[in-house]
Amino acid sequence: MLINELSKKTGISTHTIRFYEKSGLIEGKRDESIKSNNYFHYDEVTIEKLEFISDAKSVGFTIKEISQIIDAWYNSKYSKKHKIEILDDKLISLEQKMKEIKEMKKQILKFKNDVLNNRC
Amino acid sequence: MLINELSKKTGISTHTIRFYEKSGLIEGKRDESIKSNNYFHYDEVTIEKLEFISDAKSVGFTIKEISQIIDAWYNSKYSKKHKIEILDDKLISLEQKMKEIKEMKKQILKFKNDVLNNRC
DNA sequence: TACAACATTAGAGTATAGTCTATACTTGAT
DNA sequence: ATCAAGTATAGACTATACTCTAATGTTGTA
Repeated sequence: MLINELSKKTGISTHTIRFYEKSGLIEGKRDESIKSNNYFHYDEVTIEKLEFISDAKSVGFTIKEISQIIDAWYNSKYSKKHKIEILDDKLISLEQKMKEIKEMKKQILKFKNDVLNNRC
Repeated sequence: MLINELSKKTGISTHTIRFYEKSGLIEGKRDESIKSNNYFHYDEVTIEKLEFISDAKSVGFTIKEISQIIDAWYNSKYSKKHKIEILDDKLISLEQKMKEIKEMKKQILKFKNDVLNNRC
């Protein structure tokens, strides 16, 4: 599929898709049999990746981190050991985020309690 | 205390403290009895606020959101009802973040499993 | 064949959250 | 009195992650 279809299927703008492509997160392929244009073609895996990127962004991962995860999954250049290292690293960081959110929840509940009891 | 001491006690640079002050997150007071300078003085509450800002930033709250929370706590201009609304809104957003992190954890565990089983 | 709709690239512009520099004044120790 | 260290303000600069514009080429339908 071409970029417009990809955009419609994922809800991500063509601008942003091109930005992700430049950033190395996704990769379209040019059809060598067609010489008249140089349009990029995208497959189903790219849809998967874009959906993953959206989810990963909302948990606070940066483009660099997302790039690492995608490479640990889809890229054959990395050794098995290296891939597991990257993924374990991200799991640890997710545990950390979870802890911080729980603490923040406690803190805001305390604020709320203080407001309810007119202590501020 | 003056900005340098505040910086040392919180580990936040004086530049960033001034940036937070401009952004309305914290507020120093000038000592009216001293006319020779216009140095800002900070109290213990400012330390509390800066510590809260650091924590809130790491869970992904923006400066605007943090500003709202701080105002819901320390600012007397808001009605009790409004304060509770703001805090409840942030609690909901924390619950949402929590869910997203759990989903991402599952996803990465799946990736890890695929790597371990040579499925990619 | 005309032309709207889609494709590409390079590069400019925006928002957020700092981070740093320049300039100038104040304070405290020697 | 001097001078390093601290303080204030304005504004420039940076990084991240987009978002948009301009210029130009391609495709498909009337």
